[in-house]
Amino acid sequence: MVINADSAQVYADLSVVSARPTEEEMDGIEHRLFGAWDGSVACSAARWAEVAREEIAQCHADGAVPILVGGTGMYIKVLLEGIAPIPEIDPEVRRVTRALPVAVAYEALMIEDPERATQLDPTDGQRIARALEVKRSTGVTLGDWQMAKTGGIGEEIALFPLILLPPREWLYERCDTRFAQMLASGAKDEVAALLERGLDPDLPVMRAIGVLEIAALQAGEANVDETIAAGAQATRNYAKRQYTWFRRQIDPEWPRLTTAIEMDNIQLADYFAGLLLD
RNA sequence: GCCCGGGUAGCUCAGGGGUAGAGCAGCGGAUUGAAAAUCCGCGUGUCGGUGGUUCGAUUCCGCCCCCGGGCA
Repeated sequence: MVINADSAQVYADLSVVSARPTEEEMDGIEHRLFGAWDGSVACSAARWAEVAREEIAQCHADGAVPILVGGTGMYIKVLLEGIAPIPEIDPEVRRVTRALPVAVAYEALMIEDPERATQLDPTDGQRIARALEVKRSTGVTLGDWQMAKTGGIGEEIALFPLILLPPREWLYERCDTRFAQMLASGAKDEVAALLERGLDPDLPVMRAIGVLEIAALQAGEANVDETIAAGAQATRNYAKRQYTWFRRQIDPEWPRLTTAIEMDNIQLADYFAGLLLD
């Protein structure tokens, strides 16, 4: 059984645009958490980990081996290490804090949670808003919440990790062709349907790579070539961030595959065959 | 051939007599409930070539080359 650990492939609205495996590629093998969230609902690392935990437990109960696949490092980290048990944020508090201009939010955080404020960059709007909403909604500081982590399953399972870090030039070339391929496989219709829903532009689905770029194409603000260039560029920028994350945020003991990845890559096949023999 | 406008960092361009700077790209990094997100750091390049003026030219002047546009 394959379980998705990608923060964009999680959304039902994004199939082509998130490069989710097709029915054909799934080839009859059970796949979970692909397209499991409706775009109107924001998934989160904690929520994903909670559901993934259940899927993994069920898979084990069935005597099968769960294979987690995906590039969202934080999701995997939270699944393995756990996360602070912070309750749901009051929607109204969230709405208000996220609407604040960064400078204003930072000033407020300086007063309401100075410890966290000094740790954050004054321009890091997202983290400032998070710290502020946690303090305002729960009355407890983010730092205090984070003293405890719960739910990690890293200690309870036998893990056989593999990090894919192919040559950058090789990956960038793929980034460059991937977007054009998406456009040729129905990405426009997919984004059109998504836009039709009129969702909040701040929702994670709306921020996936390609949505903004294709929306601009549909609005006539960009031609096809410009759209492909912009999408490919955004993909490359993202890939670079991935390299940094996986090189530095993940246990250095985890094995890395640094060669190009091909469908008939003999090393990959050997690797997984080796795991199954253990 | 003539007249304009350009030739400055990989790209787009700003600047200006004391050897130059932004955005993007690229590279490095951060990263704990939006993470395909959010944020931070890194800029020497014969300033097209060549003569001249000057203490000093990438900046001013002459000539040449190249690229746009216009007139023939």
